[in-house]
Amino acid sequence: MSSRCNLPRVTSRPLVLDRDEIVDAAVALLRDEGLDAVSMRRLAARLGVSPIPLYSRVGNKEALLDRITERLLGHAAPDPPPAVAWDDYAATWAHALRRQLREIPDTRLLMRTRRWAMVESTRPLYRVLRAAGFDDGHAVRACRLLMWAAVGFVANETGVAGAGGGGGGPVAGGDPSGVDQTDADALFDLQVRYLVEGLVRDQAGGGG
Amino acid sequence: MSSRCNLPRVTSRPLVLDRDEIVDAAVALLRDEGLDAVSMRRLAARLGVSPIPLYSRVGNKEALLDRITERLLGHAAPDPPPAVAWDDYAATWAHALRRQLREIPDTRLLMRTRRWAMVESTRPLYRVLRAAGFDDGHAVRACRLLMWAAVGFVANETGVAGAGGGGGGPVAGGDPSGVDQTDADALFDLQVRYLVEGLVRDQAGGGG
DNA sequence: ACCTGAACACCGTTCAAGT
DNA sequence: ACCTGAACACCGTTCAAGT
Repeated sequence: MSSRCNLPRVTSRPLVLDRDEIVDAAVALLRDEGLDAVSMRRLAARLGVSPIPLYSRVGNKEALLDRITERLLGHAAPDPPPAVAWDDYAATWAHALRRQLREIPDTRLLMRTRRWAMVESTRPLYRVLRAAGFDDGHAVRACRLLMWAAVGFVANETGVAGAGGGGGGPVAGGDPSGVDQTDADALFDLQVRYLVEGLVRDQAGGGG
Repeated sequence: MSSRCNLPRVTSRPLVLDRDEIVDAAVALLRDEGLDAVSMRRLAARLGVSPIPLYSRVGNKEALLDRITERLLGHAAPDPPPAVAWDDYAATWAHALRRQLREIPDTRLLMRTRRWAMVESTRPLYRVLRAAGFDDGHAVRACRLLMWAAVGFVANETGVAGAGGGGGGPVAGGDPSGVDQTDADALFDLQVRYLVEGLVRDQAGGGG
């Protein structure tokens, strides 16, 4: 900005490693070898450095996992449409959110999705609802309802990534009718429809 | 069973430590010091033994966590009522499930709740629905809907147990309206009502 | 048979150096 | 300033002993 020199500076930065590259590598490691393989040491080795730079760039393993989740969710909010019925858009938004959440390769990462992801990806829905006449409180409520439903649904439909087995003793029961892809899709669609229909009725009934 | 000797056997068992006691101690450790403190070594130390007996009794850390979750959920299915309207019972059941899930001290444990917890605690609801005229498919669907909604909701309303901080960089946003207890209760109630109302309408509309 | 000490192969994190 | 080797205090898990 304030530099007037346009000659290429030969800064010889000590490392060609900024935070985004670290998170990139972490996501790659996650995809390649699973969440349990994502350790500070392994990530450092993969980047050809000691663990120290990771700590100075991202702070912490906890922070690293937050950045990974952030990256996987993407800032890509579903999409701001020109003029749709709010209830149609609500359903579309919920399905888009589910699609996005399913990209996360390990359910455990979903658990660090709550607050800030809410704020970020909820915005277009919030705006549509406000434009449709919802007051702030009801719009926030509707966003939470749909957001939490999607997170809960994905958390439950996705298999546990951690190795598996379960070991120990007899696990009882047997849930013979496994939920396949089609079942899950239909069930999510049903859930969203129920919620949106409820919102429609409440809005018609007075609140809004 | 087949032994005819009723004299007290002086078996001198090598250890007074069965699997339930181990899980008891693990739950206590979890409550006292949090999930991150639940390690095989620490648990063994707390029990005054080497880690080996834990491995022979519960098999694995993964298995230990499953047993802990199992214990915390309890087999206590909400309650089988004499004669209620199925929709009232469905709401009651969902609230009871939420109450039970909230007892789990760490959200991460919720993620190992899915399949078998489903089978176990869903049964009374399933029976009531069948008695009310739902066929198997619709009853299972309704159970899943409410179960998943509850899990998702609790996963989101409960704070992350892991230390916190989040470290790293600026986390953007700010979600000014924090969800307090009353908000969460009202929101869950709303969600359950929407879902149950949806089920009611679908049943009336033909399916059942 | 069932326990223990000791070990293996890892962790997250931080130190005193090095350049 | 920013990196590294080395260390600290842990892990999960399993081994060859012990009784």
